[in-house]
Parts: sequence; C-alpha cells; structure tokens
Amino acid sequence: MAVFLSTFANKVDRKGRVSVPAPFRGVLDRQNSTGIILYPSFKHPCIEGSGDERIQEIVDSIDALDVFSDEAENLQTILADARHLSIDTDGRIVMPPELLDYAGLRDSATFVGLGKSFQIWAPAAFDAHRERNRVRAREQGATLRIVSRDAGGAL
Amino acid sequence: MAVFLSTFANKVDRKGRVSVPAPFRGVLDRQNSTGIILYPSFKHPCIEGSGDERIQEIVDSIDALDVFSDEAENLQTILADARHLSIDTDGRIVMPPELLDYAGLRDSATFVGLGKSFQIWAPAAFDAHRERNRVRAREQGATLRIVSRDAGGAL
DNA sequence: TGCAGACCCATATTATTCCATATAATCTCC
DNA sequence: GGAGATTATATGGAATAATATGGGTCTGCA
Repeated sequence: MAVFLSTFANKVDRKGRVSVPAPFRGVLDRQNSTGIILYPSFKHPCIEGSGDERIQEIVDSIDALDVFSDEAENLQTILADARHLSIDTDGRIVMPPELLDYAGLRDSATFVGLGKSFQIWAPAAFDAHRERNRVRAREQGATLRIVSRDAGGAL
Repeated sequence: MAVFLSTFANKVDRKGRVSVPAPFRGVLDRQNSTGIILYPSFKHPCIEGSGDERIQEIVDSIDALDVFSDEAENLQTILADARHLSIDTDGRIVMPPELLDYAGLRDSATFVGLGKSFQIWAPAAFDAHRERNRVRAREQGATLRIVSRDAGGAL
C-alpha cells in the first residue's frame, strides 16, 4: 500500500486554497481516492487527513456499535466535523474556515506524512510539536535502556 | 457507499422551506434516492434524516421481528412519525410543522452528517450538544491516552 | 374563495474552473 | 559533464458556474 511520507510546507492564499503536495496526490491516486478527507485532530491542534476509504472504516465501525452508545456518538462527532474535499485540476483544495481556525492556519500549512494518513499543521506549531516529540523520545529511550539494564543486572 | 459528512447551517423561510445542503443532495443522488425521509429522534430534540434506502431497511427489520414485541412497536413508531419529502427543483424541502416544533426550529436549521444518516438541529441546541460530546470525547480520550502510555509525555 | 402546496423566476453570494506565470526539477543533446 | 530546453509544480488572479434564498404565480382542494 502506498504511504504518505515526508513533510511539505505550502502557502494558503486569500481564498483558503492550498496545493496538496504532489507526492501525496500520487498516493491518493494509487488508493483510488476520489478526493481527500480532513477532520480536526482530537489530540492536537492540527488537521488529520487521509484518502476517503478511511471514512468508510469509521462508518463501518459505527455500524458495529450500539446506535445510542457514547462511543458511537463520539465517532459520529468525527463525521460531523469531517469534510470531503475534491482536488482541483491544479492539485489544490480549499480549506474550510473552521479547519483553518482549529489548526491556527494563516498563510502557510505544513503537510506531515504519517504513513496511512497525514496531518496539516501551522508551521510554528509543528516545529514545537516535533521538538516535544524528540525530547520525549530521548527521555523515554533513556528510561527504557535503564530499565532493561537493571533487569539484566549488568550494573 | 456515499456518506453524509460535515455540518451545514441553512435558513428556514416563512413557508418552512430549507435548502438541503448540496453535498447531501449529491449523496442522495448516488443512493438513487427519490427524496428524503425525516423522523423525530428518539434520543435528542432533533430530526433524523436519510435516503429512502434506510427506511426500506427498517421496514425489512420489522418484518423479521415478532409482531407484538416492544422492538417492533418502537420501530413502527418511527414509521408512524416519519415523512417522505421530495426535493424541489431548487434543492429545497418543506419542513412539516410537527417536525419543526419537535426540534425547536425557527429561522435556521443545522444539518449534521453522521455517515449513513444525518440530523437536523436548531443551531443553539446543536452547539450545546456538540460541546457536551467534545467534553466527553476528551475525557474518554484522556483515559485511552493513559492506557496507551502517552501519560509520560509533556502534553 | 381562501389556503396550502408545487412550481417558476430573480439575484446576491459563494464556490469552482480556467488561465498566466514563476520557480524548481528533470531531461537531452552536444 | 554541463548548458540549454522541457516538464512538473506551486501560486496568484480573473472568468464562470453553482448555491442559497426571497418573492411571485398557478394550481387543486376544501
């Protein structure tokens, strides 16, 4: 399966238009995706994106649940906030104002490949996020090493 | 299968007419739906909506049930209150007064995509409902995050 | 004849398509 | 291997189409 890789920063014009990075468009083509799905991230101030088959997975998950459960309503919240956007002949999408606001996007957007999906960040917010992740990875890596050494009794 | 996504707020005029959001009309077309089915929600003060297909599923379900069961009667209640509305050449429907009352609709209606179906809310009521859902999703998300070992991070 | 519904039209606003250009990447031929 | 040519990409602006929405007209029905 084709995967979203690497990071690209593109401009957002006055109409809210952004070029989807060409490599991402290639991935979407290979997934036979008719467009692109965007929805606000639960966890971060950024936008989650993917091909449209992802939404089918969420809809199917909801079907498998009790219609009136909290869990089903949580998932439905994703659908209510999600947007299906078509990519125009120039490879651009028009970002809805709600999503621009949610991610704090102004005149630039950073596309971040995450394998099966990707994210869209305000550049400054993404830099901070990446730095936090690096620090945490370093700390947790150190912790893991200490634990495994202790367990092994090498010290 | 095409799914209802996103949220749209449209006006209700003096005659009770509302534009069905164009993306929703597209979904209905792709479902070969001749019109639109509306019925009051069991759980919330809003209107549930879908294409004709969905009602066919409900009718078939009733056929498969014990005629005198509570379940059958619940489903039949839906049918009794459900309305089939046709979409006019301008993409509008005329909302029946009973449904307007039930959802507390006055001069504006919020269409909320939920995948295979959608809901219609009074804007203020929907805002409150959405906020409740967000709080709950955050709480449940927090629980999940702790379980998935993200608690160690600097979030 | 009054009333509600279906249908038609006008229009402002918004969204989509089309076109032009600058920049970057790739290719080709010498 | 390198300079010029060619293509792909990103980006801005203008032209065109779609949408939402208000008002009017014509029916059939009570």
